[in-house]
Amino acid sequence: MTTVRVGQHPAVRGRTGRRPGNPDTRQAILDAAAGEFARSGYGGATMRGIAAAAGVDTALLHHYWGSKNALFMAAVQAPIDPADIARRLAQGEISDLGRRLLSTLLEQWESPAGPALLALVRSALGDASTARMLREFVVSQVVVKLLRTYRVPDDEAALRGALVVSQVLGVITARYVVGVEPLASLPPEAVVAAVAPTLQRYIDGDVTGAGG
Amino acid sequence: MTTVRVGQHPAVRGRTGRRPGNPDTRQAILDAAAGEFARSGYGGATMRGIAAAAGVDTALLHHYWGSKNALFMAAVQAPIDPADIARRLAQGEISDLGRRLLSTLLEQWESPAGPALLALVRSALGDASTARMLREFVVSQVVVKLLRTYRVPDDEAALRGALVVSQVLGVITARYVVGVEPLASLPPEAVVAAVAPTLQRYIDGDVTGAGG
DNA sequence: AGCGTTATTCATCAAGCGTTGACTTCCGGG
DNA sequence: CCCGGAAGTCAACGCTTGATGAATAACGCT
Repeated sequence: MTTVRVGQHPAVRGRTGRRPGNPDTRQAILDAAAGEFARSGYGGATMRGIAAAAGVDTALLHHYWGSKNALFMAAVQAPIDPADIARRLAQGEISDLGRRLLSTLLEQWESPAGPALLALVRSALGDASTARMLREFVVSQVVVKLLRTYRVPDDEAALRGALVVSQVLGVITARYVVGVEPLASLPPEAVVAAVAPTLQRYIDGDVTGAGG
Repeated sequence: MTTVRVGQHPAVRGRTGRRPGNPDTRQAILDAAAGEFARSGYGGATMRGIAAAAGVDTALLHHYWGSKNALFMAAVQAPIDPADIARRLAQGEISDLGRRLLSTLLEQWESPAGPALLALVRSALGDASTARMLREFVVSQVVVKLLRTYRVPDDEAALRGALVVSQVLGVITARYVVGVEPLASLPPEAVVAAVAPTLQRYIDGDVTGAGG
């Protein structure tokens, strides 16, 4: 245990100060943060753990982002644009919306944005207040826009939307959060083939169980 | 701020020692624990918070159960018997299994065991290793038994089981964890009516999307 | 060469966590 | 009536967490 003392000769002490070479450290920290938040959720991940995974000191994270919350936002918000998603989903026939919805979603999860999305969902599922925030965000940014685009009657819309959310959330949770096999290892097309009909029925099929 | 000193007269100090009357404290703590664990997950809930919710001192929880983990187990494990669930599900035709499965599950969640289940699920979804434990437990205790009862071929069984899990997990998550309306406020029968056909298709219908 | 800016680390803080042991009060059986 | 054990509280411990401020090293510019 070589305790370092203040005032010792610089060459003897552990390396401090700026690191030589180009600084890609910032992105490295964001990636590490997304990974840690994805594995343990917001509460479970620690600044020290993220810093260690990125090979830096904890204080550097505060130097860049100021707080754990800000770092979480930065790591998670960066690669996602819900407005763009909603716009892409709104192009095409409603009879094909189920397939497009699931396909687009899986595409996002398989992309580099995947860990960030997992971090977001895992954190939301672990805490009640975070869950409410995410729910309101998704509903207002995506669901409402889609419903207006396709002019779904308001009284049915809420139930159909909730049912769609239930199956989508289920696939995401089973495949990415919990890791239920073989769903977790299946190619996206196979998942779409199996689940899209369910979504389509929730969107424009019978939903009362009595031939409505 | 009346700081209490050791050696002061007993009548002046805050009440300590055993509480008069009948001791229903133990169950009160278990209920409070289930509630806190349900709201914040295992990591998010604190012994101090649980103790406060039950109106007791933190040390009393340790006096009874010894550790946070043991208390969690006691609060969560108490009202659940997965073997019994599996047995009840195995009685009846396979053509009705989807409806029975969902109906039984919702019944459990609406019962007094609900908070404990929510505590379990919320904790599992928030942390990767806990999720793996719960997944393996459910699969081995319930899924495998059901599959054997109805002699589903092994190659299809895994996929069909995973799809069922995805929709069931989705309904549970949307209704109880996230609270998506109107799904969260719907009477159980309405949920069953809307979702059971999906489960039944996953169990014995076409799942390849191409007429298999 | 020198200087301001930025990147990076070190040492440390206050707060909150689970846990512990000593203590006090009440109940039930001899 | 007394005494052992159960119920309950208090104060403190050691540890981890997020955060801070000073110190140091490398860069870009002039």
